[in-house]
Amino acid sequence: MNAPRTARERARAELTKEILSAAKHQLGEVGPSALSLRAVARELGMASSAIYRYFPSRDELLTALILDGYNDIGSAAEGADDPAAEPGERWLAIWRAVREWSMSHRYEFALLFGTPVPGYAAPQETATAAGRMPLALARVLSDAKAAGKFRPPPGPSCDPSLVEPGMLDLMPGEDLVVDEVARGILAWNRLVGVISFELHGHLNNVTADDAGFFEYTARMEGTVAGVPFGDA
Amino acid sequence: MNAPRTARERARAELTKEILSAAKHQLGEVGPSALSLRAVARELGMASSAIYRYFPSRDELLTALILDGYNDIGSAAEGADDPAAEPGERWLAIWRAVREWSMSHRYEFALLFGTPVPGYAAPQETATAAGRMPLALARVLSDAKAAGKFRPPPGPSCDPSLVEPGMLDLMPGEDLVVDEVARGILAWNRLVGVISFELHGHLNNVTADDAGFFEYTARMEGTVAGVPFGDA
DNA sequence: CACAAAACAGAGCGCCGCTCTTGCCCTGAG
DNA sequence: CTCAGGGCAAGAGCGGCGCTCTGTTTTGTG
Repeated sequence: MNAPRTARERARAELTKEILSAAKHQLGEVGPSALSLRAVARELGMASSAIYRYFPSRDELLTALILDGYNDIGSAAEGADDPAAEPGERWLAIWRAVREWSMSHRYEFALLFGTPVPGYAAPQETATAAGRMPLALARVLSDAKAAGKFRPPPGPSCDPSLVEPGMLDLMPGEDLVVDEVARGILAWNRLVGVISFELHGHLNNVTADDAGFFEYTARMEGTVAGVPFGDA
Repeated sequence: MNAPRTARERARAELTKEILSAAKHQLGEVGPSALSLRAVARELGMASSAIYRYFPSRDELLTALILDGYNDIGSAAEGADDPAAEPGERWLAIWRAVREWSMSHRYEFALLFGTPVPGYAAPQETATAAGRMPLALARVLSDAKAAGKFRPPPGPSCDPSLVEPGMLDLMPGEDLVVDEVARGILAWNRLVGVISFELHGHLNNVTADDAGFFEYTARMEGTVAGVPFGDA
C-alpha cells in the first residue's frame, strides 16, 4: 500500500532516504546546530535548493532525524533485551546498549536529548518512537513483578495525580502501580541524564572511570526501581 | 588591585559588562545556538566588529556567559540554603531554588547543561563556579552526617576507583565516604536531569504535574542520598 | 600641543536558510 | 505519436551570520 507505484515515486522515496542518510552522516561529524542543509546537498552533489523538494525546511529534516534516532536507540534497547534472562541481567544489558549507542552516536543523542532546536515542538508522531527505549525498561520491571522478582525498597510515595493516567496501563503484561511507574520514569531519566553528563563532560574531574561509574549507576537505579541483582 | 586605574580601563570594564548583559538579555529570548553577536551589537548600538575588541570570538562570549550562569545558579542554591534548618528542609529548599532559577532562565540553563557548543572544552576556570551548586547539596549531606541525621539506605556499593580521589575531601566539615559521594553525584545529576526533562518537554504526556513530580523527585533522591525527611 | 595607542565604523569574505525563476524531461491523455 | 502539464533540478538572489581588514576618530599622555 505504501509501496511506490510509479517510477517517479520510487525515485522520490529513494532520494529522500539518501538525503536522510547523508544528513545522518553529517551528524556524525558536526553536531545538530551546525548541521548544514547546504553541506548535505553538497555531499549528494545536488543544488541546495533541490533539498526543499523533499524537506520543507531544515527543521523538518531534523525532525525526521529525531524520529530515526528515537527508533535507533529504541531498537538498540529492545535488541539488547533477552526476555528469558533474569531481570537484573536484562536491566544491565539495556542500560549498556543504550550507553553504547549514545557513545557512538553522540550527536544524534544530543539531537534527541540535548537542547531542542529553538521553537521546535515534538510532533506527536515521535512520541511512540521516543517511548520505545523507556518501554524496554518498563517491560523488565513489569516482567519482574509478574515473576515475583520485584523488590522496590521503601521511599517517598508518589501522588497518583502527578503522573499521566495513561502511563499506568501501557504495559501489556503485569501492570505497575503509580509508585512503581514513578520510579520507572526516574530510571529512564537517570539513564539519559548520566549519559548526558558523561558526554557533556560534566563528570570530568568528578568520576575517574566513566564506564565503571555508569555500571554502578545502572545497578543503583535498578535497585531503587525494584530490580533484584544477584550480587547486591 | 583589579580596580581599573585609568578612565579607559574603567570604560572598557564597563562596556564589557554591558556587552555581557546585552548578551544575557538576548539569551532570554533566542537560545544559545541562535545567539547572534551582531544582534548583541545592535542592541548596544555599536558595530558588530567592535565587539571583537572585548571578546575574541562568539565562543568566548558564550564561555563568559557560562561562567556567569554557573555562578548564578550556584548563588541561587547557596542563597536558598539555611544552614540552621533541618537537612530535609535544606535539601528541598536548594532543589526548589535551582528549579526556579532554571525555569526562569531556561536558555542559560540550556547553555550550562544542554548540548555544548561544538568543539567547546570547558576551561578549568569554570570548574569552581560549576561546583558551587553541587557543593551546596554536598554540604547538606555532610552537615547531616555530622549531626547524626544521615540515613543512606542500603544499595550497591561504589568502588573507590570509580570517583576522583579529590572528590572525597572537598568538604570543609564532615567528610563523606565514597559511597556517599557517589550518591551525592547522582543526586546532582538527578537535579539537572529532571529539570532538563521538564524543560525539553520529555515529561509531556508522562507526568501530569511537573512541579509536584519535581517535589517527589527531590524527596526520592534525597532519601537515596541519605537525607531524612520528616514525613517520609 | 603633538603623538601614539586604543577604540571604532564600515566594507567585505564565505557561509548559512530559504525563495523565486527558469528550463528540462518524464508522464500520461488525446 | 504528439504534446501539454507537472514533477524536478539548477541557479541567482535576499538577508543574516561570524569574522577580518582597513581606514578614521577618539583618548590619554609625554
